[in-house]
Amino acid sequence: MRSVIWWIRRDLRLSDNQALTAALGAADVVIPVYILDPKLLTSPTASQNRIGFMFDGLRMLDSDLRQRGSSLVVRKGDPFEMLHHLCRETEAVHIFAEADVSPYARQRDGRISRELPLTLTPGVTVHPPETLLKPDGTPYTVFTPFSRKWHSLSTPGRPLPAPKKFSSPPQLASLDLPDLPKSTSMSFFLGGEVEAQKRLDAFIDSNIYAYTDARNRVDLDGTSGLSPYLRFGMLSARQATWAAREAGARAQDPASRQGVETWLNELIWREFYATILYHFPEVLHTAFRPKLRIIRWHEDNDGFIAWSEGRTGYPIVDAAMCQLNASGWMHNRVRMITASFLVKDLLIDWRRGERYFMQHLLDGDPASNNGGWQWTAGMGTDAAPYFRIFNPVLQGKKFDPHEAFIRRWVPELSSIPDDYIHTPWAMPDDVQYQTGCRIGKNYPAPIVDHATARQYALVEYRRGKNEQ
DNA sequence: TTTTGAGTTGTTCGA
DNA sequence: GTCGAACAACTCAAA
Repeated sequence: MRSVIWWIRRDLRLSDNQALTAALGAADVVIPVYILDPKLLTSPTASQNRIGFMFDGLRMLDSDLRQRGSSLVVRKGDPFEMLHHLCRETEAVHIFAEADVSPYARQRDGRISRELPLTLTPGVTVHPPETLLKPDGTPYTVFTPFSRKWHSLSTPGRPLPAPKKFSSPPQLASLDLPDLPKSTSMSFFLGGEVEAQKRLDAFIDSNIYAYTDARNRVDLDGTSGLSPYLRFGMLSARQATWAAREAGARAQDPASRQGVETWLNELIWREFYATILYHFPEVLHTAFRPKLRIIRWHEDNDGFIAWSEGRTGYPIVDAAMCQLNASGWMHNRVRMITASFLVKDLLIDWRRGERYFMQHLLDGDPASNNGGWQWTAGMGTDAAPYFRIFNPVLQGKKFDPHEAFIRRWVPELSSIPDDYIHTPWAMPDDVQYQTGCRIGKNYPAPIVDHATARQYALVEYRRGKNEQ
């Protein structure tokens, strides 16, 4: 009996899995393998939350496999050594895996494919990064032309169904995944492909049609909430794209169609940043735009800690950081607001914020996270102009109009009057006493004055721009 | 090769 | 209260 290995990395699903399909086409017996890589588990950007979410996904995958006569083999160690060993143990003749874009993954896979028969298939993105090039063969660095090209490429094939049955694999030792203690008091995200599909179906049934405006409201569940699932491939990019196409076909009016388009665009942004990371791996440690590499960032550890713990004195920033710390997820609008605050108001190096997000986000993806931070810092491809500085008070009023988001995540502010919720420092003393929310005691005074900080950032960015 | 048009997400100021 | 301009030129993509 010929057997091959299906090496699972960030494709924790049976449906629409091109690596799995290739493996099934190549042999009678497919051995599903996940390798816990100590380098990734202990990296400075690792997150216990995210690993816990992934373990949930692996357990679900194992149970899906068991229903089909197979099971997941989990090993821990250096991927090359583990695969080498497994190939001998099982006499597997080939390894199939889904190609990834991060420098670490590409280096690892490059090394392995020189020694072992490894085939990589597409799947992390709908269109593989090496196919999304300008006519002259170089990569796009501006989103809009990139998205035009993305649309012009032939429609991706229909998502593949999950295989019904596997030939039973040999009995192999497998590690039990530890049940990681979840630091999150509220678990919003259950791992696994079934949950991902459920959420996708629900989103496509209703919220997608109002997405254009609702996605910006931090107090509503207007987003798809699919990012953690896309991160680990519990849902494939192609499945998401096809679902959007189907929703587009059902849309009744221009506004609904716009909602679908806007969401599809977000998927294309994900592909854009994956493609950028593939072609420009250096973005993980330095600004994409060399000109702005000379900003003099502030050390300001106190400021950084206040930001990370949600104690800046700006309610929308603090609520967002509390949401991240408690749930492992943050609404996209407040990702921008908190990032802008760290980079422009505190003038703290964007890479510290990038790392903090990676350490907490369930959906923490090196490419998307890096792209977002570089954009906010004005350092990236297609970057925000340096003078675009979010005003945390205006943003709060605009995108949390009923203050529900702030009241939910910053309980200290839950009882103060509407008029002061976005600017609690403006509360008169008697109101502070009446509501039991005394500024500087129960809730921090602002750690910086936004107007002053803004002027300061403008001066520094202008200097950075002009000095070369 | 040169030219031209365009570029995610904002804020402030002054009329 | 509303609206347009300024913020700053610069780089990229494509004709």
